[in-house]
Amino acid sequence: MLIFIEPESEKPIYQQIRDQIVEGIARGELPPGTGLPSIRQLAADFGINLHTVNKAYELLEREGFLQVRRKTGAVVQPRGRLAEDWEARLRTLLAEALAQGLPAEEILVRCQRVLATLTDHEQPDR
Amino acid sequence: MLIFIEPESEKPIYQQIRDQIVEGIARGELPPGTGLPSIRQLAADFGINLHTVNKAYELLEREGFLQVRRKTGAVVQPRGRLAEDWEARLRTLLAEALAQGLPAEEILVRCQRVLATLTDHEQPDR
DNA sequence: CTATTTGTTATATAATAGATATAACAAAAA
DNA sequence: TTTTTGTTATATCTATTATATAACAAATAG
Repeated sequence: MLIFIEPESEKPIYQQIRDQIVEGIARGELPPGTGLPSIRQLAADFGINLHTVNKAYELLEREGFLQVRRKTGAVVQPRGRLAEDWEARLRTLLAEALAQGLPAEEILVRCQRVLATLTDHEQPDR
Repeated sequence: MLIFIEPESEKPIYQQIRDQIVEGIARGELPPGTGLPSIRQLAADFGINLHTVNKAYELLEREGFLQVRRKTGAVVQPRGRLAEDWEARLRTLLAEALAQGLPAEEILVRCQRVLATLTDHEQPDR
């Protein structure tokens, strides 16, 4: 699984790493039990600081996606709980599309399309 | 239409204002042509600084939701273009739910539910 | 057991973002 | 003409983001 970093993006680097790992888990490319590179390894690969990667891993651990251990490295966790504010964030995002005039049906189709591309090449669930 | 500010939220105040106005437009509570309070008025109402409200209005104007005029105040615009990165943001959000184990069908139902609450009390389009 | 890798913690620094506080200017409406 | 309003300009403060080192302690590999 490849991760791309855009240093000039307005989105923080640690957030870019977090988002792409979450998407990797969603796509099934990183099933539970998968080991991730050490923070020093990732930092060296990207040419960024160790603490930036650490921040991404910490966030992923707080969200329940990862468990970070001493020498084994980070391991993808089986299942977590959806963040409490997830639906509020969904609401804000969908409202933006509605406010720009997209019909609800069109928005739903886009959600379906995005979900399809995410679940495309993988077994959906256990 | 009421706006609530949480000063202690991790979400920036100007973003809170922006999000709630966008939701107001989506719900049809702020149809095109609606005038919004002046930035000084809003700032006074919330007990916050003028520039914080100004930042929210500037953002809404860049996004095509508002047109800010000299003395008339801000006016809700008819229709804009959906932000280019909207679908990428949707993708990130849906991936998070998938990665936490929510089945795609369940996610779609939630999207439908949220859209329903947003289009509930209003005429959908035009 | 020993050496080494790793996550963790601790400082320090710099740049940017978020928010506030004033002040002044110019346009536009009353 | 007066007043309100958006705009612009500084200045200050805090928090966030990112980097740079350094050191420590746990855990694995040899």
